[in-house]
Amino acid sequence: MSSLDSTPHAVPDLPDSASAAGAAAAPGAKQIPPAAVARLTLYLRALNTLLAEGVERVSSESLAEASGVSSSTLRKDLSHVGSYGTRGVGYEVQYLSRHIAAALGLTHDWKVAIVGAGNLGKALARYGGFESRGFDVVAIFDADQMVIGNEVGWLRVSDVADLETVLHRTGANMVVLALPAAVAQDVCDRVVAAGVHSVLSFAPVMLQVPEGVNLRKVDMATELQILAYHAQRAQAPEQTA
Amino acid sequence: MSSLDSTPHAVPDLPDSASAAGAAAAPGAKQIPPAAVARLTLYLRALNTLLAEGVERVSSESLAEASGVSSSTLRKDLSHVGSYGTRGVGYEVQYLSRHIAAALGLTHDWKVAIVGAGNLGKALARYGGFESRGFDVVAIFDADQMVIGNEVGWLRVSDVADLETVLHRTGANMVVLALPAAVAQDVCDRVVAAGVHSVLSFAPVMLQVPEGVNLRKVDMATELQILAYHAQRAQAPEQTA
DNA sequence: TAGATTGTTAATCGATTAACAATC
DNA sequence: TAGATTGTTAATCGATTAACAATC
Repeated sequence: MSSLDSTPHAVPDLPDSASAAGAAAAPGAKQIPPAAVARLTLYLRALNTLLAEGVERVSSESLAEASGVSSSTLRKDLSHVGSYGTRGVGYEVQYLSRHIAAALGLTHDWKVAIVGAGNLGKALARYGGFESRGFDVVAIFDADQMVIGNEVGWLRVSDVADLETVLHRTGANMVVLALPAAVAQDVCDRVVAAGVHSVLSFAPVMLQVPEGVNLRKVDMATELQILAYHAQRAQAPEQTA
Repeated sequence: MSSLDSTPHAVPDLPDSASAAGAAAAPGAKQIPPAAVARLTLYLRALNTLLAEGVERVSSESLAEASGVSSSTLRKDLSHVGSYGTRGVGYEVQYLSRHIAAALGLTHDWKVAIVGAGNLGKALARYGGFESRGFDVVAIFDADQMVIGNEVGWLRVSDVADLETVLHRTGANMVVLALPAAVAQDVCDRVVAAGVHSVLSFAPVMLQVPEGVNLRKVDMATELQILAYHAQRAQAPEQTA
């Protein structure tokens, strides 16, 4: 009941046609608009589901439907990645999947460390969706002596005091912050100082990071608040007049 | 180590000046652009932090900085809510906080049920950030007989077979799906049929919902994939010529 | 009054959509 | 060839920013 993931397919290896993948990941590659990047992950998920079902070919129309976007948006997004379809025919599922994965940088070795072994940290550490998409969880930290040393999934909880040492030893290049807001900035500073440039934070605070550090935030209460706004709007007309 | 929340202040009561709050939540109130709604939650968080620190007044400039946006964007966003500042002076923290909360619909009674008592479901059920922002977790469900009846926070895990009954009895008006992708659509359909119109899903699948149902999605692996894209771009120039 | 800061306007920018020429 | 579907263009739409008049 705890795994959120149904797509059995992991991040595929590089495409057999070397040229295209090289182009997608090359430094000179034009950048993809943020909104398109977010949707490319949806297409990738849908493609990998199709792959698992044995589907070999798909049209922009049906891939768009499976991803919840318009076919126009889908084709526009794919045009940022390259030109991997066949007019009159559609896209080869595996081929397109590999090229999107390459464009997103998923052919790298991503090693993720989680800071905070509370409920959320543990949930993330055990979450199958990371491993299955090519993200290796290599360490988990906590500050609580009662928690340090405990088993979480395949890992043992490290002391956050050893953060720098363990990050280096494990080669972690991404960090997920699943800790109280009060200590998030402090830990974030140390993570950045230790040379990690990609941080995903679940702490409900504005973190300051230096230029060149990629920070993304997920705030679960915020999501409920946004839902509340729409729900209230939907209900209002019934309640009055 | 498990709480993510540092803002001690809950959703405030309605403003003492009745007119404004009424206007904000009124059916005729013009709708707020989606991007602005998302940011309003940030402002609210920042304001409540200021409130806890005893700060009484704030300028658009410093509230914007605390929220990580430009003051131009902030003032534009606030203009959708109303006109609650004083030129030459700034905003009264508590007053503005209450009006934003009202505009977001946070003065409603939001009762949240969580489906899935795996790691993530348990983490969410115990997550202090919900309660502190006015969301009451009233039920948690699972399908596993080994898990049903277990204590999670203040609650006991209910059998998902009793979903409809328990949703009605508890008066839940929001549901969080923290369950495997394979069963998400089925449970979602039942939730919607039971009359719940606001759903937050952590399952990595495209859910189909009828018109009028508010669905939001959080996919944690997606967030890492987006980070990967930016990290790869940042690294690429170093790696080649 | 003079200084400060809001609320709003107009200009810029980016994202989405519709339509269709290219081409399998 | 005829039918189908991509990749791209141009038009629309929405979001962000800069600037400033209103006003405390």
